[in-house]
Amino acid sequence: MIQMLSDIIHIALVEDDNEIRQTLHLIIDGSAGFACKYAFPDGESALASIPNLPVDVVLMDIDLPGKSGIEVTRILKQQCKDIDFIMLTVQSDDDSIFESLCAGASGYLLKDTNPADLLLHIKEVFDGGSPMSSQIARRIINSFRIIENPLSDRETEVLKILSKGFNYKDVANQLFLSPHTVKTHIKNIYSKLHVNNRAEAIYKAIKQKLI
Amino acid sequence: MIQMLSDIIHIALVEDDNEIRQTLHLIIDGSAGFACKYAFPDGESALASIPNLPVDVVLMDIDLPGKSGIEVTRILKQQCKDIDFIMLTVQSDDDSIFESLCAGASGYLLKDTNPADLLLHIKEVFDGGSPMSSQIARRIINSFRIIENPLSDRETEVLKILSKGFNYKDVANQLFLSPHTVKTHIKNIYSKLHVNNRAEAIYKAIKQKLI
DNA sequence: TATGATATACCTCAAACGGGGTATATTTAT
DNA sequence: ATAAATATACCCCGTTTGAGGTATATCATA
Repeated sequence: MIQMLSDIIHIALVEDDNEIRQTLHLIIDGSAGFACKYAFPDGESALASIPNLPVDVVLMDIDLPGKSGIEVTRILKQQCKDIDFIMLTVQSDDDSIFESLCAGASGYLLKDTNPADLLLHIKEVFDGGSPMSSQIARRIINSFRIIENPLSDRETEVLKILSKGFNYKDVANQLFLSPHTVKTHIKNIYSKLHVNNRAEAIYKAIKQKLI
Repeated sequence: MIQMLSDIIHIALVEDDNEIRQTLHLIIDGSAGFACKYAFPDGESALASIPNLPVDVVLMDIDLPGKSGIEVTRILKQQCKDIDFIMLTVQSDDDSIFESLCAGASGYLLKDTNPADLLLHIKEVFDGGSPMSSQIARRIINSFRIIENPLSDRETEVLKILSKGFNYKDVANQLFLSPHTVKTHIKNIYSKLHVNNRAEAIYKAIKQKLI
């Protein structure tokens, strides 16, 4: 026996800009097949409420006061695996995109998306798709293409030594390099792994069996 | 065809104190069954020479000028897997012992060990044993006994968050703690894992499946 | 009822780190 | 042959970290 699914998609908004939030609220809730009964101006209130709400899709701004939309998405997605998240933002830098997807976002749209397309994209996500503008898609492909070890041999070598607790200078001594060179390698490692510190780099590298 | 093994144990010393070094040198080299032809006052000279010498056992002081005896042992052991290392020191703190063993030492003796016993212990190491005074042995047992997770729940929680790349303040915010408290937890984590930085803590914790 | 482990919180200070650059030579690939 | 990736090296600067302390409250357990 298959459970009857509602033909209305229930949406929640998380957006700190009052005007944008209210506009989206009205547009979505006024459209046939869509219901938008919940809108939050910040991550904290969203975190407190959304787990208890009958919501299918969340539109999440990244630039929120307090916790970022990415963080909020990460936390909510852990609790609410059935909710789909669409990031709705002006930022389109690689790291924001990558982090959003890692946090559990299913779609990533720029705020200049027009309302008709936005509704279309919400439907796409609800149906299991992952809508994103073409320039975003391109960046994502570029990010994910490198699922294999993106690190060069030298970088891998450096990271292995770092993971044993050695610092810049130790690595430089062990590899007979200038500390400056080691620093450059480390910066490149962080960039390639989409992290910005040693702890996360090592964590990711081990999890992905790079070291 | 089994190769004939020399019945003389070849020993090298690394010890910065001239008196102790010369005394040991004479005692060991003057004993039947033992040859001590090499003695180094510092780690650097030992590192340069020992890999090219026919040595069975190295007696290593921990308190050396420049590289510590532990460091020297770590480097040498990587190159010379067949050489046995005995740490000979006045230090008997947990960390020195633990680190020495991790670095590849096979024995750990206090400097007040009398010459006859010392020779006995060298023979023990050569025969595959691991000599150490009883108080040292006790500490080692205490160190190794805790192969299970030595971290408290709270500490594990902190370390998990750290491994995701968050810093003190982030952890404090996520756990609703003071940053000072988080710092204390981190210091305790390092102490328990016998490391002194985040990178190695995360590496060890993952390898030991603590996080 | 102590004693140890845990969790909490604060202080200082030097060393290490991360991000922002620039630059050149070499190797790889197209 | 020329563009891209890699490896090397240097600069500045603000933030974070690690190490050294001290201190209190709680909880378990011996």
